[in-house]
Amino acid sequence: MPRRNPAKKLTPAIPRYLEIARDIEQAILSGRWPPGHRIPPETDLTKRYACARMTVSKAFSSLVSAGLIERRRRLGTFVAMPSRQSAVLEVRDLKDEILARGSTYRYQLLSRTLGRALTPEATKLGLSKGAPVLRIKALHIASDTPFALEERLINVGEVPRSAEEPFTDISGGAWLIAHVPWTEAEHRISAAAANAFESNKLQIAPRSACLVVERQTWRLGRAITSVRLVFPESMHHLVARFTPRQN
Amino acid sequence: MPRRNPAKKLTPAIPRYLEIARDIEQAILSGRWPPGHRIPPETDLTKRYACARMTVSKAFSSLVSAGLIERRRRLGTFVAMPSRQSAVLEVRDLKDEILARGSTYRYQLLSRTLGRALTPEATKLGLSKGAPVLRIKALHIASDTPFALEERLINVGEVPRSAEEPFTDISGGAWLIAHVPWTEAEHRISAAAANAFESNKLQIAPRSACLVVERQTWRLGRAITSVRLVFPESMHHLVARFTPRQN
DNA sequence: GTAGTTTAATTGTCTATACAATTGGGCGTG
DNA sequence: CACGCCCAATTGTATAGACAATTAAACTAC
Repeated sequence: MPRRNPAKKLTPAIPRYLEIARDIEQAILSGRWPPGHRIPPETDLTKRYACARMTVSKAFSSLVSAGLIERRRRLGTFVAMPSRQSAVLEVRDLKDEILARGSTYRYQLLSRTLGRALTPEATKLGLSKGAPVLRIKALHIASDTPFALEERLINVGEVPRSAEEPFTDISGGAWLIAHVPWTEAEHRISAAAANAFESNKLQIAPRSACLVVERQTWRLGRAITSVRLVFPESMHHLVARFTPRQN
Repeated sequence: MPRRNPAKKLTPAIPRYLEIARDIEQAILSGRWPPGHRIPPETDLTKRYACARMTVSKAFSSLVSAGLIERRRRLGTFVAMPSRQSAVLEVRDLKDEILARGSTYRYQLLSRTLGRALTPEATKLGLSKGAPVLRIKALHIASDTPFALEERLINVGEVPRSAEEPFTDISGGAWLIAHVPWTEAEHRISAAAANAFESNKLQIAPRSACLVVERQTWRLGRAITSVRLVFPESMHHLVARFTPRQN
C-alpha cells in the first residue's frame, strides 16, 4: 500500500520528473554529456533522486520525445546524436497574420472555376485525369496593398462541400481549416521572379523577387488541396523557431 | 528446454496505451470528434478499456505532445483547435544537401576577420558594442556553380575556440554544429533581389530573385552565431513536412 | 573453438492507490 | 444582485510493486 510521506510534502513549483529531465538536459546541452554518452540507468537515478522508477521513466520519456536521448533495452539510455536538425515553422492564416501586424485585411476573389483536372493538376494532387477540381485565384490585401496572390486547387472528390462554397468572402485556406481536418502537409519554400500575371495583380515590377510558398495537404493519404502563395519581396517573411526542449 | 511459460499472458503487439491513443486519434482525424469536442474523462475510459488510469493518462500524454488534444483540470480533455498549425522544417548542412542531390561540393572562404562588434552587429547578437566577433564570408559551390553565399557572425566571447579556427576547409555551420551545442534557434525566411556583391559572387544577374535564410542560434540564452544565407532563385527550396500523429 | 543456452541488466508496460492542484458551479449571506 | 466560500469533477504527479521484452555477455556441451 503506498503510504504517503507523513511530512505532508506539498508539491513544489516544478514537479519531480521535470527536475530530473532538466538536470539531464542541462548535462547534455552544456556538453558535459556528449552524444553517445551513456546516461545512468533508471535504477541509479531512482536512488540518487530518492523517487520511484516511474518518475525517472517519465523524465526520460519527455527527453525521448524531444529527441535528446535514445533508449534501448538492456543496453541503456544514451545521449542522441545530433543527426538532423529541425525547426518548427509556424503557419498561420494570412488574415490573422495581417491583422496582427495592425493592417486592415481584405480578401478579393479573382476567379473560381469548377472543372475537371488536367494532367498536371491530376499529377499534383495524385488523382486521375478528369477528376473534379475547384480552381481558385484570389488576392490577400493588407491596408490596400496587395499582400499575397493565392492560386489554389481543391480536390472536390475529397471535399464535396467545397463545390457549393462561393469563396467570395472567405479564403480557401480559412474555409478548409474550419471544415476539413488534415493529417499531413508539405511546404515548399522558394524564391522566384514575378511573372506578368503576378506582377500585375500584386502591383509590383515585372521580374521582381517574390517569396513562393507551395503547400499541399492530405487527409488520410488522399490529397485535399494544393496552394501556391506568392508574396512580394519585403511583404512577408516566415519565421521558424526551435527549442530542443519540448513538454 | 526453454523454461518459457507459454500460457502466460503475452504482451500484445501493440501496448494498451497506444491502442487507446490510436482510437482517439482516429476519431479526431476522421472528423467524428471535431475540434473543441470534449473527450470522455480518464475515469470513463478507464472503465471502457478496463485498465488503470495511468494507462489512459499515458495515452493522453502522447496525444498532448502531438498537439492533437488539450487538457485542463476540472474542465476535461478537448480536441485541439487546428489554429496554430506548425510544420517541421528540416534544416540540414548544405554540404550534405548538395552531395545528396548528386552534385560535387566545394567550399570557398571569401573573407575572415576577427574584430570588435559594430553597433548593428552587437544589436543583432545581443552583445555590447566592441565585443569580439568573427566575421566570415564564404561560398558554397555545387558542381562548380555557386549555390549559396554565406555571411556569418560568430560571438567569440561565447565560442572562444572559433578564433583559432581558420575556416578555410570547413564551413562555419559545420564547425559550429560539431563543436557547440545550441538550445534555441530562429530562422527568418524571405525573398530579396540580389545586390551587387551577391550577384557578383553568385554569378547571377543583378536584382535577380534570391531566397534568403537568416538564422540565429543561442546557447542557454546567449547568442552563438548569426548567419545569412543567400540562394539564387531555383537553386534551392526549403521543404517542411508535418504529420500530426507522433506515436 | 563453436554453437547453442542461460543469465542478468535494463527498459517497457501496467496496476492500484493516494493526494495535490485547478476551477466552474452552486450556495449562502449581506 | 454581488461577493465570497465551499464543493466536486477532472487532471497532474507520485509511489511501490509486478512482470514482459530485449539482448549482450557469460556459460555449457560438444
